[in-house]
This record gives sequence, structure tokens and C-alpha cells, in this order.
Amino acid sequence: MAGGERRRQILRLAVRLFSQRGFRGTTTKEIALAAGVSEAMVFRHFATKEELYSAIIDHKACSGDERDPYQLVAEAIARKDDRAVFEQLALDALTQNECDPDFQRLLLHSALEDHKLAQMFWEKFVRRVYAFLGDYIRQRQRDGAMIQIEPLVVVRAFVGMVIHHSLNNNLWDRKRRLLKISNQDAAREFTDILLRGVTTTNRRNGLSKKATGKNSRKKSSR
Amino acid sequence: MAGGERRRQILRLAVRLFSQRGFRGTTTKEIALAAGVSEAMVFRHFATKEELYSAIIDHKACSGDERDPYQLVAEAIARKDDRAVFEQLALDALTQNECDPDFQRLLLHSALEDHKLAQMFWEKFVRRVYAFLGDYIRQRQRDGAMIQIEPLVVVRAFVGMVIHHSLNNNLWDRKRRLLKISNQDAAREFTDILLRGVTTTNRRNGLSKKATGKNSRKKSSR
DNA sequence: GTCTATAAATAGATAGAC
DNA sequence: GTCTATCTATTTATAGAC
Repeated sequence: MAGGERRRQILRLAVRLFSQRGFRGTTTKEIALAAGVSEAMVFRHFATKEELYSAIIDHKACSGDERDPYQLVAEAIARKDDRAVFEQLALDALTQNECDPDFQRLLLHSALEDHKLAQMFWEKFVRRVYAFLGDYIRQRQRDGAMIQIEPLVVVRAFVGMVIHHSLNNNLWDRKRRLLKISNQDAAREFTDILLRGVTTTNRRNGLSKKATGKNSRKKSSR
Repeated sequence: MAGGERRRQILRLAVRLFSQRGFRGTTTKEIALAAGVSEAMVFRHFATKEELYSAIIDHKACSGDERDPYQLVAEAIARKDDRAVFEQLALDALTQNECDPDFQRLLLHSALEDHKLAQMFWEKFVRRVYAFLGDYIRQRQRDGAMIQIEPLVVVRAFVGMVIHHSLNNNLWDRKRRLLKISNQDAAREFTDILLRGVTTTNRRNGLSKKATGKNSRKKSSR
């Protein structure tokens, strides 16, 4: 097998194992075995285990650039479509974490060990989401469209719903799932909750139509 | 030092180290050093490293019994005080995770490695919270006090806000903190968002008084 | 109870043949 | 490029003196 291809193969298996068992919890022997090569091959392509980890970081951090939130919700923000802004953002995060569950696990391991990946993700992504969503909310407050509340609290609340839901799906997968719901539905529901609230008090209910909405809302359950 | 006391001391240090670096990331030598004893002492009290981990699990799982949510919010549920139910629950979780940050980290490590602690916590605690909060929401829906929405989605959303906020505080502590806010304020804000929503649309604003509430809401910021 | 010394297993990493 | 064999350091765990 050609050098580049083998390298990528080892990298791929290493990602999976690191994401499942953490950096220190994974041995180079296991990686070699999973990749179907000898340990010596691993060290031929990556001088040290640390370098292997770094290569993963670089690869993931690089692909992380593509997940630029500005791009995706820019138009929604431009036309001040609150629903689209939040729903799009949520759906993007949920989809991404579903397609590449390893990344979230890797990130979590990294955060627990205070490794580079988590720090980079924090700086390059999280900070920006908080900044531009915060700005957007501030803008909408000036418009009188949103109540006076610290914008970052709103961001934290919404990101919390979405990421925590993702995390639950990734960590407690399959059997133990408490809440079965499609990403589309989840993104919509979380956006609904954030934007319109749950209670019906002090409100002329334009919400009742939601209950008869497009598809079964009662079906999804434990 | 007496046997029982030394044992507890080793256990305490082991908890801290395991929570910081994970099970495999922590060596018995480090634990011994941190506890100020020789490695042999560690193995005198705990036959294997695994047994040390199990002892931690048992200890933590046991203390987990005390965090029975029923007890704390029972009266609030009885008098159908939505605000108190959610705010109390949130404040309890935030306080607990702040006082004992090791537990959340330990739990996360455990969840990533699919270890016993996470499974037990899931069965003994998470499941129950979802069940009884879900029941409560269903009840309030029958009362006409809450909109028709899958109750478990609401639980997931609220738990998400609270736990994600805790997690952020624990993992990204100190310098990198994006959102500085007291637990009391956070519990109140999250409850506000969940129960009353963020937008002012279709609503006679009984919310404006909130803006001038007890203490500075604008002060808390990045 | 506590230590030093050490065994036994495993980890990361290298040498050198093919 | 790939393997087997091996080295070295670390890690878990034990022995035995005090």
C-alpha cells in the first residue's frame, strides 16, 4: 500500500480508538492491530504517539474550519429571520455531530485532559458562535423583538440544549435512548422553546396551530 | 495514621486525580505521591487499581442517592409552582456541580469509557429526572398551563441548559469563561427562558418588570 | 502501618532483515 | 513498505524488613 494511503488509514483508525478510549487509554499496539499492520509501521509514519495525536488534531481542526457558522446563517441573520438563524445553527450542529460522532468524543476527551484540540476548538469556534449570536441577539433587542436579557445567557441556553442533546445521542446511544427524535424535529423544537417559550400564560395563543403541525409531535417519546 | 482514615485519604486523592486525568491517565504512583504515602500503601488498602476505582464508584454512587430530586422539588410540584420546580432543580444541579466538580468530570470520563459509574448514574438519577419532570409537564399540559409539546423534549432542553452551563464552568473554568453569572441568576434565567420564552411577540409584556429586577442583569457578561 | 526493593507485565519506540 | 525481534522506561503489583 502506498505511503500516503497507509498513513491516512492509520490516522483513521487512530481517530476512532482515541475517540473511544482517549489518548492514554489507547495503545499504539491496538492502533496497529486495528489498522492491520505492525506497530513498527505506525512509528514509521508517526515518529511518536504524540505526533499521531497532533496529526489528528490538525486534520480535525482543519475540517473544523469548514464548519463556519457565519456562512450558514448569514442570510438568515441579514433578513432577521430569528427562526431560521437558530434552527439552521442547531440543525447544522446536530447533523455534524451525528455524521462524525468521533469528533465530539475526541473533543470531550481533549477537554477533560485540557489538550490542544479542545483549546483550538474553543478559540476558533465556540468563541465566535458566542460573539456573533450575542451580537445578533443584541441587535434584535434594539429592534424590540427580544426581551431585555443578557444575550450570552440566551446563547448559553440554546447551545446547551443542542449540544447536550447531541452528547446524549452520542454517549448513551442505542438502547438507553430516552428521547427519540429526528434532528430536524429537535432543531425545530429547541428553536420553538427558545424563541416562543413553553407556557401559554399572558399570550394570545397563536401557538395552538403548532400542536397540529406538520408531523406527529406526540409520537416521539421514550 | 489509622487504617480507615488513611484509606479515605487515598480515596480522596484518587478521586481528584482520576477526575482530572481519567482512569488510565492516572498512575498508582501519582496517587501514592499525592496522598503522601508509598505505592505499597495504596495496594495495601486496595488490592488492584480497578478495586480503587470501584471503591470510588461505590462512594460516589452512594452519595448520589442523597441528591434525590423528588425530595427537593416535591412541595413545588405539589402546589404546581412551575417556576419553583425548575428553578430549584437547576439551582440544585448547579450548586452540586460547583461544590463537587470532580464528580461531573469523573462521570464524563466514565461515560466516555462506558464505565459503571455513568451507567449507574444514568439508571438511578437521569432516568428518574426525565420520568418525573415529564410527568409533571404532562400534568401541567392537562391543566392548560403549558403548550402541547412532547414533554421529554422540554426536559431535554432544560437539562441541557443547566448541565451544559455547569460543564462549561467546570471544563473551561477561570480565564476562558465566556459567561460570568451566579448560580442563582443562571437558574433563574434558564427557568425564565424555558417558562416564558425570549421573544416579546404576541404577548402583553409583563416581562418589562424583569429587566429592573433585583440585581444587575446587564452586568454579567464576558 | 509503613517503607524499600523488586518482580512481572506492558507501554512506547528502534534495529535490521526482507 | 513491511515485518520480527528487541530495547528501555513505566506501570501494576508483591515481598519482606522495620
